[in-house]
Amino acid sequence: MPQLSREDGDDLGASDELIAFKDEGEQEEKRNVSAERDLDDVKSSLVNESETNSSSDSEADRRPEPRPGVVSRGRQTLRKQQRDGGVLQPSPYVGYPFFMFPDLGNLCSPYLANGALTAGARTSSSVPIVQHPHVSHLHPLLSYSPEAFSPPRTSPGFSPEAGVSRSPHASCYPVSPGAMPQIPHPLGWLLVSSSFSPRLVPTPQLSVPHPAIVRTRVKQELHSPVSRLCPHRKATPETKREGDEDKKLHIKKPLNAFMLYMREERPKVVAMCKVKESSSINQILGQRWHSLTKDEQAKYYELARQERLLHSKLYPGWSARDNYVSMKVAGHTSPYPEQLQPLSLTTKPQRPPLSLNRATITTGPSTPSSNTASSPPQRPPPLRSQPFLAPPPTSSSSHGALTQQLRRTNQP
DNA sequence: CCACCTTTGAAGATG
DNA sequence: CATCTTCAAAGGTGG
Repeated sequence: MPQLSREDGDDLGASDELIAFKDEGEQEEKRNVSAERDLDDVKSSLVNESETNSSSDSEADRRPEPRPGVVSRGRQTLRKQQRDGGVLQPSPYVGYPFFMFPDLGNLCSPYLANGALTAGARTSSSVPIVQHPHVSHLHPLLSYSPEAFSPPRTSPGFSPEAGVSRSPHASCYPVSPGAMPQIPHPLGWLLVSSSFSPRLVPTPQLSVPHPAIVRTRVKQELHSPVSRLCPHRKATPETKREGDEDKKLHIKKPLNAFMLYMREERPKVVAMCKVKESSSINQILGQRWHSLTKDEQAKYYELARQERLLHSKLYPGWSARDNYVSMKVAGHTSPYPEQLQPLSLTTKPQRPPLSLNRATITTGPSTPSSNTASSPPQRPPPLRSQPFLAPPPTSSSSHGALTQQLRRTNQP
């Protein structure tokens, strides 16, 4: 049974209150109410593990209440229902018994509960050969996979059949140029970044249009040089060449727990259903997600936490805001790739404070770079901006391996 | 060709 | 602080 290895036992101790999910269906939601509460504890504790000063609310207090998006999503669903001609056709897989996939972790994951590779996976020589030490122990679900960084050549030892359910669509986190200099030998080939061509964001506007207007403009200006900084979005033919270059520069968000779960479970669901439509698959996956025990979910929360941790290490200055198209138009300048930051695994990244956007707009192209090197920001950025950088209270537990590897990598 | 759909969660933006 | 918005994946669908 996959368990989070929280030897410290302070956070996931909630597992003592484990509630067995024997079935699913209409009753499930009611049971989930209490179970969600427990899971909330797990989730919040996962956060607290890294946040030195945690607030008691966050996920735990928000979760039980209807999510903000639920209404709109409900409307969307309703729209879909109407469009499809009536009630949401209950998928034949709705409430699909989760026990049909017993022991997910053992079946699909070569990783131990603490995120370390199992013996079999370790010996499969597939991952670590070309993988950065940072990620060598991480779950294959993690996006920082060797193929994500894969150059045309492939590792001779890399075998997708190593008992690992690898998604062929592993997301790609391009290594930031700023991070490269510190990446040791194993990823030395990544240093070949001939296509890197910093592109400057236009001078920020002095007046701020209404956000809605901004968003509208954004959609109209998707082809602008600025928006091409997000090349995964649509690109016109004339921009495709540059878009291809930018593809390597786009740093995607780390996957959250549900995304990791989806990536692992989607092939199974697709295999069992004949349906391939992702929207339908995702609905099934969403229901199955809720039918997971909190322990099983905790596994993915932990993986997601490791993802974020690794992501923050690889891209210290990266912010999710960097991928906000509207924010780019609004004048936000990302530290990537224009602003090269050394990858320091021991020092906190010095990312522009969150108020940069507005500040930049009102004060003109002030100096995002001034925050990077010498002068630390007057005010420390909000804690939420770097929620997972702080080491857990007990570093030797679950991701101790990660921490150690990261530290090792940081050493000469 | 490309936006949309659909899910949950994280994080930034906004009021 | 509470709420809203965006983006992560994915692949069929429809304009």
